[in-house]
Amino acid sequence: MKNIIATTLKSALNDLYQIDWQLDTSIIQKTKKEFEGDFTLVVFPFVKMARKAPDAVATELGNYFKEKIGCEFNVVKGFLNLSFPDTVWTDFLKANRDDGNYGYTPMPENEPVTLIEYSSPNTNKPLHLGHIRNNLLGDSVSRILAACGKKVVKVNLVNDRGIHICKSMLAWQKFGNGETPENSGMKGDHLVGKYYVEFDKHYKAEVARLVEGGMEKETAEKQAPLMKEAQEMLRKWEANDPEVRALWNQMNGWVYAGFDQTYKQLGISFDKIYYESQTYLLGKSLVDEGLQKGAFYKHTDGSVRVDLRDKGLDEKVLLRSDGTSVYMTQDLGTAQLRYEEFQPQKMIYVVGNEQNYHFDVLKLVIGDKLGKEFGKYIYHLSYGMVELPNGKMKSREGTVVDADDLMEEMIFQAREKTSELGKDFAGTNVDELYEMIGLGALKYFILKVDPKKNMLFNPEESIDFNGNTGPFLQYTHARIRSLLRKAAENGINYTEASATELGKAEKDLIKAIYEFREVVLTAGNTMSPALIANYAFDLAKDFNRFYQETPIFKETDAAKRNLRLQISELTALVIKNAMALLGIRVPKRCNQHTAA
RNA sequence: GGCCCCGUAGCUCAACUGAAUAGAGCAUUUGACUACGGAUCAAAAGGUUACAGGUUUGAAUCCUGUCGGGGUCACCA
Repeated sequence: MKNIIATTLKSALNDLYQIDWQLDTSIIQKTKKEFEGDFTLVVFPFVKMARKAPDAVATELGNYFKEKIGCEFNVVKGFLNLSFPDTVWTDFLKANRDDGNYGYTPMPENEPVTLIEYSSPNTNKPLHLGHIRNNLLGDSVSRILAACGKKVVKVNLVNDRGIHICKSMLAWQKFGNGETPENSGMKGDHLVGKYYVEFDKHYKAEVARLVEGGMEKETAEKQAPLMKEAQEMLRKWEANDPEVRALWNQMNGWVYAGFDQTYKQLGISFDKIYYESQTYLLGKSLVDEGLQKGAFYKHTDGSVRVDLRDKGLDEKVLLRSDGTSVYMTQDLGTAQLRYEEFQPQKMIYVVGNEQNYHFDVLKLVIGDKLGKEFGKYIYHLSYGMVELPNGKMKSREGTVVDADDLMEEMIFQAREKTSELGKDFAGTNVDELYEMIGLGALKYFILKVDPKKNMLFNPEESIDFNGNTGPFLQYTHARIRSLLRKAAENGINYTEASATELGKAEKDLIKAIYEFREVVLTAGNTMSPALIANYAFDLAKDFNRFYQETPIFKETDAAKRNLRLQISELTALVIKNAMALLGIRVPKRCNQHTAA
């Protein structure tokens, strides 16, 4: 529809004012509710070239449109509002029944892949609330891109090596007394996390003792025996010490089993998992390459660095003086490996905004310093922190909200809230239902916020069945399905399209559906789950208004009733698809309503 | 201190690309309805878009400065 308007506008501008205008549907917007019309054109951009007053231009254009495509129009202060006949909208409805793919044409076979990395956990502690935002964003963006016909490869980069891992290993070795997930009943990632905390506890105590003995705090932090031991362990690890490697394998195995469980419950998956232990060597060779090219240099202390001061950044260490690799070394290797493997045209990294600087450096080092073409394909999808009502949550300050605990709590709340409302469920798999609602609430609440911004997660508000929440959308969907089922039970046939006049709420709803699909079409570029969530909510609200206007079963005109049922059906489908893009499941049928 | 991000109603968030009177939800107040899932609907109230300049026919949006919040500036990841 917008395309028709745009092409007509192009010829209008050419015929009336001899303006050569580049086709662009973005200047066509839906008319605001307080004005009469379906679509609005802002004519200001053409006023200067046409050398006429805005309203005159708008009126002339309006007449042109009326003549060419037979739509009505009105002009308000330089805005041209176009109104289309009802049949345009009923035709749209007819054309899109059962259409779940938003009208996308799939990309050709040789389409280059879009690679997206998300989750990226460390193997020294369980996942927390921050990872949840990361995972949900990555998962949803992959779904959106895939829905837009892109070839998506979802990857996870497990940070399975480094000093932090050694800390957990060392603490387990020293204080663990042979505790395992099997003999303790503890989830593997939680068990390893426990020893990471344990290390920190003992380490701090050591530092305190040294400081008491008269040592400077800074030197004490470096000289503490535990820290030295951990560093020694890392060197042994890189030197392939069999004992250290065996312990490392064992403990990482526990963690992976734990992560798998968390991912499964969260409903996310990956096509490929990379381990930093397998890419850091490639990274080191890239550092060598850069050294030979003269892009990097060896500092007097033996470390290898890159100087980015000409780009407005600082010096950055790429290799420690003892020759071991740092975070950046690994990321260089990983990027190279991925590029070789998939030749992606885009590499999306879903990583928190505290690493904005890191990715600026990464892009520059790969693109400018090493001169690799894939430097420009790197895109950092940065997101803000998640806070809780009763304070901040930062992984280093110990007030971490564990991902598993949070999910359990959400599911529990779903149960509480539902029984509070006096609902009775006749279905057998209520547990699955509570899980859908609880996780739906969590996912929706986090995804509806612009990723860039820090956000506040309020569990209680998220699980409300009213307002801009996942459960509200799930409910609306279920209610429509139920309505359609009821109609079918009563033998009301609503499969035939029928021409009839549209009421305001009906037209608004169809327009909302149309608008929503337009948004999804652009979502592949904007990669914004938030946009989809908010539009889906508007749609659900429009449905309620529509539903309230004329109760469907009171409608005696059969054609009208058919039409209303069709609109309902398409609305349900669109809501379901929107939720699918957010990775949220919708129950088909929630419950039987009790008489009381 | 340098660099980056954010600041919108009491609270949580929108505003896709610069466009009409800045929109929702929650909370508050008032009213309506029961053939279908009321977990609803209608309405009221709530704003100098942190502040000051600038660009523009038009600014929450772009530019400059100030203030406030967060992040980052590790041989941590």
